[in-house]
Amino acid sequence: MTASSRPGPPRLRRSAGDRRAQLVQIGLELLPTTPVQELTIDEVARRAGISRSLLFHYFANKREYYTAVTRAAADLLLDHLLPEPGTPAEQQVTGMLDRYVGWVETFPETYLAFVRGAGGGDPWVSEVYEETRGRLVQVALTTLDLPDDALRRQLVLAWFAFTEDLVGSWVQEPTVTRAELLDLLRDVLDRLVARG
Amino acid sequence: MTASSRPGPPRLRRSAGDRRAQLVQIGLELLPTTPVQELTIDEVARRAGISRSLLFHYFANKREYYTAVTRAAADLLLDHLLPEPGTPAEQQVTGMLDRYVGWVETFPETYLAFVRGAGGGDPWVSEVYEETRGRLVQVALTTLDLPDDALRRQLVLAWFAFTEDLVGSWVQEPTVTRAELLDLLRDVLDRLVARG
DNA sequence: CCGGTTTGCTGAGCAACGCTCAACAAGCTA
DNA sequence: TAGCTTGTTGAGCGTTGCTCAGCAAACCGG
Repeated sequence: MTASSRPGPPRLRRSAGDRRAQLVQIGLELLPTTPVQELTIDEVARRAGISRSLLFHYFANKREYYTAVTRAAADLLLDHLLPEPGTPAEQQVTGMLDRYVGWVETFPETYLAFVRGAGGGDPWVSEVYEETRGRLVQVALTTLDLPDDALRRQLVLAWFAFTEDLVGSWVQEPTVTRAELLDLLRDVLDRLVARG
Repeated sequence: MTASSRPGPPRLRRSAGDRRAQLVQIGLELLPTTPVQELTIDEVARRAGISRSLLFHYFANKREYYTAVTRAAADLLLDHLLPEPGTPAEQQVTGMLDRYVGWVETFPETYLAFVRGAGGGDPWVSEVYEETRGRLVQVALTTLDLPDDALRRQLVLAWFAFTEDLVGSWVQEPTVTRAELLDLLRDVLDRLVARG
């Protein structure tokens, strides 16, 4: 009992890839309850059962870890939203909107924590967020068969801010039916991009 | 030279009110370059020429200081936006929109830092922000002579998110004239609140 | 002028956190 | 078994949020 009285299994070594994935996964699991910026290395390392030092072996600094987690969350969202290859063009945007609302309904905390963490503070993190919004706008403009000039990009991005806000408050207080919400969002988008 | 070799004036004592106001003022001056959450007590105290401890004499903790600074910034914005008493009703919203765009044009960094800091992270800070938006929506609904039911509040709040986003990107890249921007914003608002 | 009270104010110091570094040890291979 | 690679750790440093005992500047009554 003098040296190395370790309670659990003797010691678990993981491959670099496994460990990195595990750490990102832990970050994703904490996102629903914590904006990404409030994750502490201590907490993540504790949950992974490793020392703080090891996390810095895989991520140069806190920021790099944050952006990795945020990018993973963004990829999950994009995978969920992007239309399946076979979908007819006129249904793609509708389908994306539908899945978006469904995602917010299913994971409201994750959604809020993601948007909050992405919007605020750290520029590196919000850069990932902006990139994700940009990709969604790109898809929308393409499937709507519209030229993506600067004005239209601005309008669709702003419409996205509108949508995020409205869907967020609608989930907390459903003032209209789900179908009406979708119609309204789609209608506002159509009227906006019709300008110019 | 053994004891108390102080270079400047012997020591400056301020009244509690003065000191508090000074500290909030320093926070306001730092806002253009720093989202509120990234203010450090150290930096603020250094600029005020006092010890870190004193700041905690006036604000129980960092959060309380942040909210005080955010509230001060919000009050400045509201004072600037709210219509003067004599204005005819139909011009009030137009005037607010105009002043809002003007404010963003004049202080783009302050605006960004304010919105960023308010949206992200700390719930206490974003509470102040939400309260400010709520007051603006209240004024808008009143002057437009509309009932403020839950749906309309949601719509106007979401329109405000739309406006924030669009004006923010328009300032960086003016794709339309200022007048066209104002018309568009006003038109979208009118169409939204006409629903229901 | 002097002792006393109020109160603005400081310095030492603790805990938590981000981060570094030298070194240990698990697992593979020769 | 020796040796190499590399996953992993513990000690420790600087910063930051925060506490607390106590100093000292200003206002008092005498």
